[in-house]
Amino acid sequence: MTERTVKRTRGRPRQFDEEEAIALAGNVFWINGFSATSLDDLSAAMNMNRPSIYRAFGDKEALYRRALAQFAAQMESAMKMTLFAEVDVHKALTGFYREALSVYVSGDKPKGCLVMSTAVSAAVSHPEVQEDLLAVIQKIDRGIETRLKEAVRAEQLSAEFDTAERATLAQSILHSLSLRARAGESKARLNKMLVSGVGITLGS
Amino acid sequence: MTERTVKRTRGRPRQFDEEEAIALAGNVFWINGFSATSLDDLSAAMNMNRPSIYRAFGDKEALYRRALAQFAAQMESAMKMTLFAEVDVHKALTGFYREALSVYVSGDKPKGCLVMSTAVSAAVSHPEVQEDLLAVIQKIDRGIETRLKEAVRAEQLSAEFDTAERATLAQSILHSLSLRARAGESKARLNKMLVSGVGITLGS
DNA sequence: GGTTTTATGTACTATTTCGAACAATAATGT
DNA sequence: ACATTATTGTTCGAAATAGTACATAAAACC
Repeated sequence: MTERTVKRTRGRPRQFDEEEAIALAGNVFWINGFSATSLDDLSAAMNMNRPSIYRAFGDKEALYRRALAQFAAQMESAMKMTLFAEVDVHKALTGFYREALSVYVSGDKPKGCLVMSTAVSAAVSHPEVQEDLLAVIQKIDRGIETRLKEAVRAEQLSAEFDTAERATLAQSILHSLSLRARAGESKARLNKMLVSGVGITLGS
Repeated sequence: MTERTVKRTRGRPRQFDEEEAIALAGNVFWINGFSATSLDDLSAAMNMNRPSIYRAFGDKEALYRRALAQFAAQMESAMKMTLFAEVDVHKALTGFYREALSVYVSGDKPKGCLVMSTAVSAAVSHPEVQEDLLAVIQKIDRGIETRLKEAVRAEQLSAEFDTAERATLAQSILHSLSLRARAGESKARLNKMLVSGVGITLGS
């Protein structure tokens, strides 16, 4: 995972790392959203000129979807990590929210979740983006539900606990945290919301 | 309220109704979002040519904010209507969600809430839009909380019921309904979510 | 060393988009 | 009737943007 020197490809080597370039592009999309980001913006941020971007990633929408996918993969990985890092559901869910929120308010200006904040806007006029968005939402639903089921099995939650319903609710709180972070609510307010969200979700 | 013939203004009369023009503009913004909507799109939808739009509303951002404000005013009005139309909180909150959801999934393609779906994306790079968004969120918080307090007073909810916390939660569900509607989730799924959302919010 | 392959960088074109200038139009006020 | 005022509609220009063509560069393959 350190170097990519093995199995050199034929022609001139790329001067950029693909994942890194996507991450740089993602940062711009994260701030401006999909439509408000121009290829010149991307070109500047990625240290690549436009023809190279086209060659490597296709058009703007394809690149944007790569950025969404990368972000989603990171979030999914973080979700699994945090949710299963604690044996206690309460702690696990809290850790998950905290991790998410820390991403939402990272940087100088809170930007929420890349997917939830920018893909929504593009979703109606860009069907594939809508599909990506829906897929992410459903994956998170399943991820949380899996953890809740585990807690039911461990008898931390009652057998009557509706895991599907509560997983949906848990994600609602996530959506709202992202939205409110981007809207500029204070971190204190968001943290309060997080704490009460855990309690209510798990049925206090 | 029928005619505006009284107190005629001086010059050539406008060929458009201001509120109606804003509503037409809002529909375009609702579909495409702020940045992806061009003034030509607006010009076509509003039946006004660009110079008239500039004269009447200023630039694109000013018009967008008018559209946000109009939509928010309608939602706020609907919120107050539905929340206080029923004496039972449970029914009231259900009615409120139903009304909101009916707007979110109206039209041939579900578009969610105009404010939550499109202002988010623009919020980071357009501070005034961010302020508008935050103001709407806080107004909804207060609106719901007022209704919950009323229910506590009417002893439909216990005196220990944390109205602020629950109002926030209630809006989370609203955010999620909007987001999921725009992401393309089925109406059946959204309705299920709505019903369980009411129950959990009011502490089932 | 020469060929092939892939990537880079400059330059160009077409289109979109914004914004404003300016003449024409339709009302009121005197 | 004539001036005044506000709106409309045509037209223009400048800038931004997307996308491509083409020459150059750097590697592997033989």
